[in-house]
Amino acid sequence: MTKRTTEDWYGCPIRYGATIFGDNWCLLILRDLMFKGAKHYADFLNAGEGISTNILASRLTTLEAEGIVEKTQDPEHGKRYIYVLTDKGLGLLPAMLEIINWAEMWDEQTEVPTEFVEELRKGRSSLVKKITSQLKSSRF
Amino acid sequence: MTKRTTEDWYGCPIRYGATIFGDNWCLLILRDLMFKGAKHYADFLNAGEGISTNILASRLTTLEAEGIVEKTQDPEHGKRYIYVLTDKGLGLLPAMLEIINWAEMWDEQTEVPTEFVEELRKGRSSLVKKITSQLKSSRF
DNA sequence: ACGAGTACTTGTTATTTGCAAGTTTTTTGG
DNA sequence: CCAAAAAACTTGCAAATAACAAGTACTCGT
Repeated sequence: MTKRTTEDWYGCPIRYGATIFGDNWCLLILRDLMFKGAKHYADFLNAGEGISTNILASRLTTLEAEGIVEKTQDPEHGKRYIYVLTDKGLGLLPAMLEIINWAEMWDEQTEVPTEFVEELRKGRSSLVKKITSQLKSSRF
Repeated sequence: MTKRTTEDWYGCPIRYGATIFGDNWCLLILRDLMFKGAKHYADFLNAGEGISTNILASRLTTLEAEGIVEKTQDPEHGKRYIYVLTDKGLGLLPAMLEIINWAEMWDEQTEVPTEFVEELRKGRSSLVKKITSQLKSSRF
């Protein structure tokens, strides 16, 4: 997460994308949101990646500020919030899937369920639609 | 660029992908390699992003170590090196294109040539092939 | 032979991260 | 109804990383 002066900030899509994608923790938070059903602060904290609580808080703040996640109160529980992907956040799904595909191809250690890989390679767009609608429905 | 202990390193594709994608500067270096015809150290240094020379050197080292770029001597110039994407590096092109597409959709400031966007949306795979073959031929 | 070009390295300061502990509400269990 | 656990943070501090500035070591063109 590099700070940037207003000067030469605008115009480049990759530079813009790097605001989110160019950060290790943002990527892992997005993964948890997209593929692991994470909703609460504690879900991200205990995702097994060892993120510090102050870093998590700051990342959630920037993701919210960028309009990628939305924070709402949990109706079932007063002092609990639910984090969900906005439409803009869901728009990052194709990029995430491409990273998964790449890692699966080039990293020996990577383990992706074969049915997932097959579905991904058979047709990206239908998988995107499927996951998107699942996530949208869960945000009721 | 977070250091990681061997413990829980393996398995997750996003965690692996974050090694590269989860870093602002790596992303911008990849952009320059893929879309700006950057080849030499100075090309990255003067790309207008204000990367420090020590950071650039360290990133090129990791990208090389990860097998994403290859460093060879420039035949036309003794003390000059050429950096080119390996096949593994080229494999990241689809993910980069998805980021471009996303930024173009959600960031007002982003400016991508309309013909590029059209080509991208008409058919990803043919654009991937086109750029890939261009980059491969230039590495002779 | 000299200055400009190329790819760095080294040092020093500023910023960010990681770790540990503490705070504030809210729910749950007896 | 009261105490303890849960949930989502905040704060403080040491350690790691990044940014800035300068210097080095070859090389090429003139």
